[in-house]
Amino acid sequence: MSSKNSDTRNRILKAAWKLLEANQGSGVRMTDIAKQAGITRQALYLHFRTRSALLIATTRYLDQVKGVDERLSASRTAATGIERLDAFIEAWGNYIPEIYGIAKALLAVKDADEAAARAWDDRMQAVRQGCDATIRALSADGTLSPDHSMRQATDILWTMLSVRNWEQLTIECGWSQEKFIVTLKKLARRILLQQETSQFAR
Amino acid sequence: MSSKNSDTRNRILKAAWKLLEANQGSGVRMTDIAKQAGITRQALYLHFRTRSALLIATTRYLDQVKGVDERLSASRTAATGIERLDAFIEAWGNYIPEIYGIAKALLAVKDADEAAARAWDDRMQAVRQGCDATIRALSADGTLSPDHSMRQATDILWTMLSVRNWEQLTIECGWSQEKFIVTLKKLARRILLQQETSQFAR
DNA sequence: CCTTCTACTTGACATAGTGTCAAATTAGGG
DNA sequence: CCCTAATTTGACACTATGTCAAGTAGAAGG
Repeated sequence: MSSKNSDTRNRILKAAWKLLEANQGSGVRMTDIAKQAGITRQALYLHFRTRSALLIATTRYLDQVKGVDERLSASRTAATGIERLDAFIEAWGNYIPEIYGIAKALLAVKDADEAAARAWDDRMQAVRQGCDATIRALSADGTLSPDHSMRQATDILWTMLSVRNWEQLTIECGWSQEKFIVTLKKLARRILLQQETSQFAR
Repeated sequence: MSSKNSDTRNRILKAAWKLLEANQGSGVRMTDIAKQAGITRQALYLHFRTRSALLIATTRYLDQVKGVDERLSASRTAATGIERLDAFIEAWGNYIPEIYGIAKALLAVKDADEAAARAWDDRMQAVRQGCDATIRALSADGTLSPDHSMRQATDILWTMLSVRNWEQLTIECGWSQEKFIVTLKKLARRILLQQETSQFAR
């Protein structure tokens, strides 16, 4: 378990990572990953049972190397709910482009592969929990808009911060990463925060 | 061109439509479509060069049968920009579930197939034009928020109304179609319209 | 009635990619 | 020097798309 794990397995994961990143998650075959890792295609199956399993492992590997959990939970130290909202959007929003390649690959197999679907949904549930915690903080501060239930506010924030939305706004609409973050912060505030004039607006 | 087009070709398109709808766009093979249409798999290729071409044709067929263009442009008759915004969200938002199966299938091949990507983007550009026209109407009325350029407002509305967002909110979050429409109308107003208290909110 | 054309069928085959298996090989540790 | 674990090699199964050639059925038309 020691030499097997730490050596070849990691080389494979790094190879997969590199290729998925370079190709934005599409068109990366087992053969390519094997070649990149310096082993034969068949040897991949000594470490991962299926391509999906490899993709899932790569996701976990990246998450671990990049320390998502720490980065996402950093927003917990914010003093106010509003600061927490900003911090969370910044943390997750800036993480998306770093994992876009593998995310795209995982999303592509999600529909056909139950395990991949579960792995993806797991990661997204983690993000959702971050959203939920943020909404709770806003609610605790009394700054959450009364227009939304907490559940609904979480659904909305979670959807605003989806990988697909990031993809559409940056890649399709041409927004810079900077613009994405700044604008999503503004939009989230506008949608989620209580507005001073709620008595007129309604 | 007459008997070929109107008869078998349409049967194929209807078969594809039915299966894609029933299976939510995933796991529908050429064999399945052929069987459903009552012909052999090979005969499909007498009418469509590739699976992608068939998917694209099915999309156009559905769009035509369901009259998207008319439904989307119906919002043009609205008296005010705000009414137009509501009408557009209602028209497109209620169209999405009707085409979800084929949309999902097209999105799945989009990354690997240039033609499919173009076909999808074409359809989405049509939606974008609807968004753009709506934003123009708001701007003309002077009700568009000064916080956004028209370009940016269009980007935002277009992204809010993406098929992926509909998918996430209804299928993942469990929103009813009714709730989706109602809530998106509210969110769009809140984000896009000038707010009475913009002098304080800023 | 016989041809002819067209759409379709039948069966075989190519290709690409994933996943499997068995036997051979290599490298390192005891 | 032997053992063991990891890897290689080469072959094969499977699925799905796409292609091709020869055959057939049926309608149109002389």
